Amino acid sequence: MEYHNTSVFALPGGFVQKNEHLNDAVRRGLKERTGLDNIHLEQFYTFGDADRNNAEPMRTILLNNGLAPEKYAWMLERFISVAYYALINYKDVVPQPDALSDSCRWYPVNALPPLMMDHTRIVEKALQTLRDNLDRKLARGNMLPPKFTMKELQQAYEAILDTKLLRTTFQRRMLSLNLLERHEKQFLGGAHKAPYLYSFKVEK
Amino acid sequence: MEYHNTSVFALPGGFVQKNEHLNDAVRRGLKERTGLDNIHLEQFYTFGDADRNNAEPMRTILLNNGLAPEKYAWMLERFISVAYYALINYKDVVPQPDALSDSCRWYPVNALPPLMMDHTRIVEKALQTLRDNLDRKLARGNMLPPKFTMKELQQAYEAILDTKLLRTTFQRRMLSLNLLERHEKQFLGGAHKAPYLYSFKVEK
DNA sequence: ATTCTATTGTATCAATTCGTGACAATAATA
DNA sequence: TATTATTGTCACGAATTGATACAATAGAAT
Repeated sequence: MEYHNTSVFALPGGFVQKNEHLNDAVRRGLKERTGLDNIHLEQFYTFGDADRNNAEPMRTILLNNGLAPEKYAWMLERFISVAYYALINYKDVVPQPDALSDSCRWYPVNALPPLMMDHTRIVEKALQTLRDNLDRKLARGNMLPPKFTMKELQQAYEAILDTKLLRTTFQRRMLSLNLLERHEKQFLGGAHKAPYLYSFKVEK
Repeated sequence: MEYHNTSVFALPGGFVQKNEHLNDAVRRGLKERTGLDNIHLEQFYTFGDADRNNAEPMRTILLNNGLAPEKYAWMLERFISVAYYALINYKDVVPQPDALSDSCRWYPVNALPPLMMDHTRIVEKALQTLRDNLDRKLARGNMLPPKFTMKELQQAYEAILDTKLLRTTFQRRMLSLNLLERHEKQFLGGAHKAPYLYSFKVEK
């Protein structure tokens, strides 16, 4: 997200209301920004350094939006951020900017603009968390369509882990994990054998 | 911890001051309760359901401590808990109760008293987190002395995972992980071959 | 000193898993 | 009908793991 009339970029976020479930607040934010509902959100870390909030950028943002910093003093105070990620297919979503921002859009994780505060560290921590024990996490994510081919699954792994994987070994491993259900074949490729479709089994 | 004149048990915790680093607040709490310093603390989850705070037990605690609930209204409000665990040897520590509590002591994890709020769930989540990728975590913990035998290491694993492990396989696996440094033998056992002492290599 | 006993460090071997290459079975196209 | 690219699976050696065996102790008991 880029704030109005600034070149300050930030991860989308929001505040938790006084009597709101933390998880509800996160779902609310996701819904407002993306329209998405019923997405598995994974909480990965809570960032609470006292000096991570710098009042200056926030004051600039308020001023550039015609808001008096005195009236919104609470926004300049120190706050703690509980961070979540979700796995979705970015092609399914056009994120919407909020009242304070010009744009809200997708960036490749290796080509992020400079982010305010400790938001770059937040992205790093998210990636690191995601890469541990990916097997179980992809199943809960919404990155793949309900039914997908083995190749699509492998590409998801490769994108997240940023490595190439061996086709046969990958296939064998995935099948042996016993997480996948095999369905009908998918006939819409090219001049070659049609792949099976798979889905994740429902959680036990 | 058991609060004065109640039979309300809780995990030890505290509040983060307005301009205090979150991690500092946790270290402060640990220090007050145990005297321990320089302990690796692992943040594992942030609990933020709006209904997890029940004002009643808190009011009772205040009343039984001769404190007027009106004066401490903020303690009755909803709050969010960022939870941490540490791996230490409980024999090294006699925990100290705070002003509000009668006792603060160790309980076997499978024989906990009934805990207030969602504290039982917090314990479960801590255990679950700890059990994932234990290898790297034990090295950062303070559960074992600086030098320990292979048997002690295995007992630590077995205690945490709550399973029996095969001695020879365990030893081979530990050595192949390349995390241990071998030192002199420990001569103070019984009528049998003396075991080597090991320590964790310093982090790369 | 000598024998005995329990524990420890390795070796061994089978069972299992993994990396790698090969190959037959397709779908669409030419 | 031949061609082409991709897919599912097999096959085989390499590496890892489970399980058993055994020699090397350190101290205690004779």
